[in-house]
Amino acid sequence: MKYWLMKSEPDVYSIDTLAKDKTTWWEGVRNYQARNFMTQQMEEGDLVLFYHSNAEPPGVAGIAKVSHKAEPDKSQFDKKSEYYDAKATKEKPQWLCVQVEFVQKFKHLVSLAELRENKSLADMVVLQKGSRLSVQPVDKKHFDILKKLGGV
DNA sequence: GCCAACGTTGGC
DNA sequence: GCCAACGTTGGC
Repeated sequence: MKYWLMKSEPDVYSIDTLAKDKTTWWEGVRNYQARNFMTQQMEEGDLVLFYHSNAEPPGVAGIAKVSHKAEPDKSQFDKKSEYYDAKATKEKPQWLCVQVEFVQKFKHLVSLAELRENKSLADMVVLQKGSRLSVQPVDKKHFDILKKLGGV
């Protein structure tokens, strides 16, 4: 089993929305590196740190898990969607995404500032300078520390 | 709202 | 294939 961090803007889709929905397809990723993690490495059962970006404060809000392997992202075919991609066809989809399922919300949101304060987390991708990747791998040791910091 | 860092596009 | 211009991300 592997561990991941996935970013979402809570104004658009928050951990609370996922708690209500139970599951969601992670549509809208339009970055090849992020897509490749989803298509090539993510497996059902992998655990995900749900990260709130562009938030006050930004940070890890809870845990989700991969509940279905990557399938074509429907939003690429939807002309009305901001994620529409004219180059994509049903025969040759450009974008795929996994389905994730709510696991738990942290008792305490672990803010980006807290992550930076914790020296043992310094290697996390999300803390690297200029890191914008919205789907990224996480070490098990870092995942375990995050659970403790989150109070679960 | 600003802007640094990064990814993508397109001219050559 | 290089790289300047442009668009986006995301913290602050």
